[in-house]
Amino acid sequence: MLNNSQYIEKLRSSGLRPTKQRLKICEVLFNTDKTFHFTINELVKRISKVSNHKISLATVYNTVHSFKKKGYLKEIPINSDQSYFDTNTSHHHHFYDEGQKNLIDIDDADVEPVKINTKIPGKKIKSVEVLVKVEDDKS
Amino acid sequence: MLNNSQYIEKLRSSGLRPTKQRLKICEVLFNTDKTFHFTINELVKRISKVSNHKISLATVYNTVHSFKKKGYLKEIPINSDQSYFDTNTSHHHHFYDEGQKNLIDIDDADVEPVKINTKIPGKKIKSVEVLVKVEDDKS
DNA sequence: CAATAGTTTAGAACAATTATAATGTAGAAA
DNA sequence: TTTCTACATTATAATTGTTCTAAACTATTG
Repeated sequence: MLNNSQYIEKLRSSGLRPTKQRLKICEVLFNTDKTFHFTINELVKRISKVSNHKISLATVYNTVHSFKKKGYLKEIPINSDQSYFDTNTSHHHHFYDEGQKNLIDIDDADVEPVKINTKIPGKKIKSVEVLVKVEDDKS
Repeated sequence: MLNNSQYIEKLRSSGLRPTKQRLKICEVLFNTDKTFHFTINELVKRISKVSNHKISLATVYNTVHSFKKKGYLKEIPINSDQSYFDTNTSHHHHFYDEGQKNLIDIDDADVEPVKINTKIPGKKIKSVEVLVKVEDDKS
């Protein structure tokens, strides 16, 4: 929930020029109380809902990727045909309902820390992500 | 490690007609000591290495999907542009090296059971998958 | 300002996957 | 067996998500 000049500062401080397009995308992504998940397509729709000037699809892709690289977004690995992103960059996990293609946060406190008792020589762990697939409970 | 007539039986018993193509794919996927991971592209290459008759790409997709539906294969959710499949259908998790696009099994015994202390009303858990991303250890 | 390096853009290109519609085939019935 | 039919396979077209390209634009620096 920052204002425009704060986004300008945020972008500049991470080495990204604060362009109109990036600021608009910041607004759409971060000017809200709750974090949320989105696909590129959904983001494009949200943008066009808030603004008359449409942002080129390529720019949306570019921006999402640079925001991800800067750590403003996380990508969630879901077995699917499209990429899912999360504005919640804190450590947490997900439920995924394949039927409804619906993604829900699992508060980190609700998952016991995942302990991995093995390692790969020369590699270090970068992230541990738990995906809990759910389905209708017909019992 | 079954022989041809055992694959015929296996397919038939799950309601799939044992066609030449499906049997060839069974051979490539299951006639080995070790389980392994593959993409459709890699599977196509393996097939052409073992056989002169090439199987249409569409058939490979169809077959992999029906094998997955029957539980002979698992799909591994990796944030990527292509689908990864696993001939190891037992419960286990994965390391993924994004740099090398390399996928490695984590023996189930090497992961403490993941405990989820929350649930979604009306839904039940279908699977819990842990993806451990790794990177070069430059320390 | 002027220079320039980074950005945006429309559209082409691409890669993975799915759809289509014609042809082929396994299994059952006659 | 031969015939029938539903299921499978096939080549190819179509679709979808994403990346590339190269020209136009713009934020920043000097």
